This record gives sequence, structure tokens and C-alpha cells, in this order.
Amino acid sequence: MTDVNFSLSVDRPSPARPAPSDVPIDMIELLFFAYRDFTSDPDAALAEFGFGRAHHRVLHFVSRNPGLRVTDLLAILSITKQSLARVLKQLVEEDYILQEPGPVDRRERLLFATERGHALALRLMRLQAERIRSALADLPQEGREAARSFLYNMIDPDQRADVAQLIGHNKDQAP
Amino acid sequence: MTDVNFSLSVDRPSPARPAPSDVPIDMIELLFFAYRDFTSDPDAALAEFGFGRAHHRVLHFVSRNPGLRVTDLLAILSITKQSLARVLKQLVEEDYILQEPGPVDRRERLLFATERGHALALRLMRLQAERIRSALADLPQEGREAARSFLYNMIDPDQRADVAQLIGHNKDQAP
DNA sequence: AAATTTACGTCAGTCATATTGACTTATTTC
DNA sequence: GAAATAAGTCAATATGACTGACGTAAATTT
Repeated sequence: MTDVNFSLSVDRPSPARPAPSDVPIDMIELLFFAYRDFTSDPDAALAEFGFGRAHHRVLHFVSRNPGLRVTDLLAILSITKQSLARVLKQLVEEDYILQEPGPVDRRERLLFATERGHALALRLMRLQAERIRSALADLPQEGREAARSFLYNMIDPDQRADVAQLIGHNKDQAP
Repeated sequence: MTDVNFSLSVDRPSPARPAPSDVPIDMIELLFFAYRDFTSDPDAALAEFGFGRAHHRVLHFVSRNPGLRVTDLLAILSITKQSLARVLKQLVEEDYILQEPGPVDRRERLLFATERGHALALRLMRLQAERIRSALADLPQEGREAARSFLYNMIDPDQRADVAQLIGHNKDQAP
């Protein structure tokens, strides 16, 4: 933490802007802080391996969706092929992911997590799961469903069906 | 979109991992997708100005908290002083933010958004607000509160009080 | 059978965001 | 006066992303 000193607690004479009443600023900021801390646990663990957040995302979706194609992964992550290249290459070289030609279409290089890969993916997942579990703990069942719906509805409408199908491996539910 | 082709719709013979039943994988993935799309609107707008996501975060919190100190901003963003430097400098040079010596402690350089700065911050906020509003639209009042609590509880426990105070400008509420 | 499209990989160059570590200046506090 | 704090700055580096162009193999279309 070298030079970063924490203090916060802003009591300054802040006249704070009129804040248009139709803007849910609190939700905007909460989403920022929630995501900031949500990613902090795996980021710390990944540093041990010399990996970054990009490796995590790739590994996660491959682990969850064995046989994923490169093209699918690009669509999921909303990045370009070139951005994926180095990260994927590293994961393959270090034996977290392996590629196999598609049995029906041999142009495809289907992606699978190795045992090592699954193990790391699971470890990272547990870190995030723990945070989520405790965040949902106080909520009644309807509250949990509401939180889930909220997140789902934050996704671009034209992407929702794909996402629903993708995560449908685990639990089923549309909106 | 150069080379990224969308298709998705993963129907492959995915044996999918046993998926430890105690891990809320759907929520992990939904949070990823929700945040991915949440940031996409302002990112597109910022590109017009030659700014990036980092500029947005700085401008937002300064606009919302006039008189913020550099140290506070570092704590809020969880970045280092060096990472902030260039972004802040650009925003000051292009007249979105101005710095003033603290009236009581003259070592401090308090940060304020200029008119331009407030205008841009508001424009970006409205983009995100619109997405949030429509995501909350179907939910009953308790559901909205649940979504809010969920996000709040995702924050590191020792940071919650600070965050609550920070966003308390607008709406009040602790957990 | 030839032409086109698709899936994937790769080269080269660039940019934005972030990091660490060290050092300076001004100012306040002890 | 010494020590601590707030902020700025320098240099070097890593990571994640981008654009644009090109190559290869395989599948699909015509």
C-alpha cells in the first residue's frame, strides 16, 4: 500500500450538487463499490500465479462451459480476438486450459479446463461465492430473487437470452 | 467490431462440471454481465472526449463531493496516487476539475468540478441512471430495497460506513 | 470443382490504466 | 526544530485492451 493512505470520512463543507431527483445516484455508486470489492478477492489470489483479471474471466467461463469455442468466448467477454490471444495462450501453456479440434467441425478449437484449471477456477469462485452468500444472507427469499432480477435486467436486452442460456447450466430462470 | 462475430448460443455437448451446490454461480456471472453493460454506455460517450473509464470515476466522485481531497479520492477508488496523477491532470488542464488550496490546511488541494465538469458528469450519470431505472422498474418497492441492500452488503464490511456516508449526500440509509 | 465464408491464429503497432519505488516541496503538528 | 502529512513528480514497468492486416485450414455455397 506504499503511499495510499486511507482516511476517507468526508465531512468537508460540501455543498453537493442539487442532484436531479430522478437519478438513482446511490445505486450507481453502490454498483461501483460492490464490483470494486467483488473483484478484489480473486485479484489478490491471482497475483500469486502471475495472472490477472483477464485470465480469471477466461478460465471461469471455460471451466463452466467445457467445449466452448473461441468465438463464443469472445462474445461472452465482449473483447476482440487479439485481446484474448495472449491470455489464452498463457493459460494453455501453463496447463490450465487445453484445446481440442471440434469433432464435427475441425476448424474449431474447443476449449476445456484441465484439472488444474478446474481447481483454480473453483478456488476463485469460492472466494466470490462467500462474499455473495453473506450479502444475500439477511435477505428474504423474495429479496434474493429481486437482487437477481435487478442484475439480470441490467444486461442489454438483446443479450439477455444468451446470458440466460449460458448461466442456465446451473439454475434455471429467465427474467 | 472488426473481427468479433457474435453467435453465442452454446448448445455444445457440455458435460458441465458438477458445480458445487453451495456456490451461487449464477449471481457471480450475472454480476459480471451486469457490470460489463453498466459501464458500456458511459465508455462510449467518454470516447468522444478522449477520456476513459478512469476519468469518469474521478469526475463523478469530485462532482458529487465538491471539495474532496486527493487522499480521499485515492481511498474511494482504491488506486495509487501515481495512477490518479495523469488522469486528474488531464481533467484539470481541460477545465473539468479545478483545485484549490484548503482554507484551513493549505497543504491540501481540494477538488471541485467546474461547470463543464458537472455537465459531463451529469450526462454520464443519466446514461447509467436510465439503465438502472429500467432494471428496477418491474420490481416492487421491497425488491428495490433488496437490490440496494445486496449491493451494499457486497462491500467490504470495514468500508461500508465510509461508503454509506459518502453516498448519504443523496439518500439516507445504512444497511 | 471453384469460390466464398468461417474459425482460428498471428504479426505489428498503439493506447489506457494501473503498478512500484524514490524523491521533492510545502505545511502542519509535536 | 524535528517529524509527520498532503500532494506532486520522475522513471520504469505490467496488463489489458485496441486497430488493421494477413495466413491457413476447413466447411459451405454456388
